[in-house]
Amino acid sequence: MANTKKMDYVLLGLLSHESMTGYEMKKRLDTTLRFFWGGSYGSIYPTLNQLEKEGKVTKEDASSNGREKISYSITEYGKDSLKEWLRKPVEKDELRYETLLKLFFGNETGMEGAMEHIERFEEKCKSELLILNMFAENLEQYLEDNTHKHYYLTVKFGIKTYESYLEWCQEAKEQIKEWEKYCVI
Amino acid sequence: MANTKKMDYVLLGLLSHESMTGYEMKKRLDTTLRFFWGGSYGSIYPTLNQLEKEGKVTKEDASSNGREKISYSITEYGKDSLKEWLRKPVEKDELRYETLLKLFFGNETGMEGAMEHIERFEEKCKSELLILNMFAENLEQYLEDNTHKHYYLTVKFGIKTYESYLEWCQEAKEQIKEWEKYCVI
DNA sequence: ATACAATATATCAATGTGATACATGAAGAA
DNA sequence: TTCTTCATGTATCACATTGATATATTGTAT
Repeated sequence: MANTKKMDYVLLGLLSHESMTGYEMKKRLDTTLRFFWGGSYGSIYPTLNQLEKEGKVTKEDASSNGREKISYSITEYGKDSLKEWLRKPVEKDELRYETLLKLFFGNETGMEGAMEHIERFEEKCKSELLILNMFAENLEQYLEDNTHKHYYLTVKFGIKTYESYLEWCQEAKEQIKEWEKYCVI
Repeated sequence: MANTKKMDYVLLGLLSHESMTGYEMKKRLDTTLRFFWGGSYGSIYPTLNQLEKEGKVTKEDASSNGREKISYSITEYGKDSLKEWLRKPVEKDELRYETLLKLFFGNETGMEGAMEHIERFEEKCKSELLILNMFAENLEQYLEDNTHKHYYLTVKFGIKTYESYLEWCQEAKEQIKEWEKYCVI
């Protein structure tokens, strides 16, 4: 497959909303997008340089005082490239949950180990859900803006899934207690 | 962080259930584990060689006729290493959904684009759910086996989440229709 | 004053992916 | 019989990405 590199489109997507620095892009990935996508400096900065060479973004020196700062903007060609990708069908949706991996192999450490992992997972879900609900409430005030509509739909996705994770945690914990009643190891 | 390499433990985990070839491990990743973890030949074979050097697995030539075949088994040291990892808290649970990425940046292609991606996602979820429900039904017959209990919990996780994805698809589609009623672009 | 956090760019080893190459056996079709 | 196709099986490589780290300046709180 030609050009399966996703970071290109992540950065072009961010720049299609507004011009910003690499550092700001990283922050977006760590806050707004973090529920469904990640990214590290090690791929952001090299990708930005490559996108500039390809003419998809332009650099502008935005240093103030002594602080080095490069503001990136998307070009028309960059927008075309982004739109082309957006219209293509999704190649891969991937879940990588170490919690489930440890649960699956947990036979080695018994059900108490499984229980601990589920409980830690539960706590994490609760705190993520709090954040997502705040995001949703906030966004509901600005839904006239089309960008916010798309954002809102992804936040709703996050809320739905974290709620179902919590349900699963309850059921899994009950199931384990049930098993332990009848089978003392 | 020392040794954050996950593939080590994935392979040790598989071998803790039973001895098998690298090819079979890949199949497990593509069937049983595929809802929450992946892996490619490019990391399986080199990792197996490394694990052998470390004394965590042993190779055994299992060629039949002219067919080359290497059967791997876990050693006691390998089991200890696996158990140690299993007891450690989870480092990262990660979702990487291209669908949500395209939805988030979908402002560039309008709501019809978003709608298409959601519908494709919906179809995929339905077919995954069918498979998972079959897995669950099958597993319910063998729940006395402890390994199957752990497997069952992960399948239940998959069912819960895919069901919630389908609910979200419905709600998102309705939301988009609602928006389109009042705002003709 | 001084420490600490935030802003900002950049690189690198290690890890993992996706594609591909290669070879054999088994099953079925022509 | 021969041919094709599929499943089994091992292995490697270019490329994408992560996580850690280096470097330097500004802003904030003690």
